[in-house]
Amino acid sequence: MINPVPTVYLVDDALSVRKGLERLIKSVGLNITTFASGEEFLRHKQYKQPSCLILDVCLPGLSGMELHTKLIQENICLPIIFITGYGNISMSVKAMKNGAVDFLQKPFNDQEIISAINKAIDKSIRIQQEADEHTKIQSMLDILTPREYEMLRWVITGMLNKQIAFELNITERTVKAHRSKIMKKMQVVSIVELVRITQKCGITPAEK
Amino acid sequence: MINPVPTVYLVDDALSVRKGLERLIKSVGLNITTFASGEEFLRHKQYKQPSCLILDVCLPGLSGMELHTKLIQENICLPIIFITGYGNISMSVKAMKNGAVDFLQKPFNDQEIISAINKAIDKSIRIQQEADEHTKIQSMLDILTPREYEMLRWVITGMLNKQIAFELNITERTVKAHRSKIMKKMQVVSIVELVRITQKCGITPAEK
DNA sequence: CTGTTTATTGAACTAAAGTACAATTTACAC
DNA sequence: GTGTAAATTGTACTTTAGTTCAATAAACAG
Repeated sequence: MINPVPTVYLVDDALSVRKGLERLIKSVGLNITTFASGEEFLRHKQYKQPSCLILDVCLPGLSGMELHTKLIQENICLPIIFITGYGNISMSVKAMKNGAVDFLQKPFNDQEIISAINKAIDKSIRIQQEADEHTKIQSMLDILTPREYEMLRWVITGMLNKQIAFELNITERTVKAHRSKIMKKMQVVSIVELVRITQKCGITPAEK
Repeated sequence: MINPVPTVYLVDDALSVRKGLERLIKSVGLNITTFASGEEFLRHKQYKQPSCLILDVCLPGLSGMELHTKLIQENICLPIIFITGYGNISMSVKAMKNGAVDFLQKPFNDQEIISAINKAIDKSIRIQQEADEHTKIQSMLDILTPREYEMLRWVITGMLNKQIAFELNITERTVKAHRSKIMKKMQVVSIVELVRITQKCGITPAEK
């Protein structure tokens, strides 16, 4: 599907908050799924994209902050907006340090939360695009043999084939053979493209 | 000088705070320069590197937040730690969104502020290193003629010389001539290095 | 007007990269 | 053992990049 409608996940134990935000968020044309606890949200497991999470700090059981930490540990990149009735500064600072998009105190006005949601959704889209690209590159890297991967790291040093051959004590012909396979497997036609995609995946050039 | 002692700048209108932090910061071997107001700090103008700024939110005249905004506008990248006696959540969130390293409430213990300072100084060092590199690359870019700069953007597309020549309706020979000058002026010997340094300065490949 | 810089191009050349035929050896799975 | 994948190498070739001699034309400064 092209440009799916963004989804807002909301975790808050107060029914009134869930109902109020549900109405507001639907009114601006977004999907919303609500949960009464962190545990309930974690059971859900299916996160649509793009999406974001509005999270009450004070929850019975798993707290909002704990849930945030858990999502970070499990590498689930879901932009988070905290909302709270009884928050304090150190809590908000901690949340922001952990990468929260915003931290709002109840009661907040519609403008504030909508603005935060838009920012969070934008972030979600960017993260997703980057993840997609990363996945695509990784799938090509995965079909490289260990030797080819090593050779890739030599190729992106910018050294001449003969220099690489000397470093590895093999012939220039062999370097060329590997290089050719690497270019095919990585689906690029120029060394420039190869450098670009390796940069994106944090592949470092080999060192003597 | 190699590895100069980091400097902590402190802006707080309370003499007791200035004295207390001065003693603490000196005790861990760092330099400290104190100011009683934002205006006084701005008059100083000479920021040593690496350094960071501890800033009281509530100041007579220019507030801490306003000073932060001013520094951002003037592109002065000084990692900031806010301290405050009477802060609120929205203030702390705003500060963190603006890139503050930390936001501490008085009274804070020595451990907290020292930890924040260390983080800020680390950030300062990283920023400085990146800025140095950026400056060095920029000085080489500056000696490129407009045409050479344009040609550079074509070269880093990864296209063949003949293709670039066709795009610009010039001969392959001319592309080679420019390319050669570009490599000399940019002080690189391989296209790989050229791609790397242009990436660092956000130079985008040309488009048809 | 004159000198300089810049952009352009040419011819001939060297060097490097890449390709199209291969073959050999090793390791490993079934 | 046999087949397969991987790593290595060879020869000969084409293509591309880069260099070394240039020269020409336009723009611009003093």
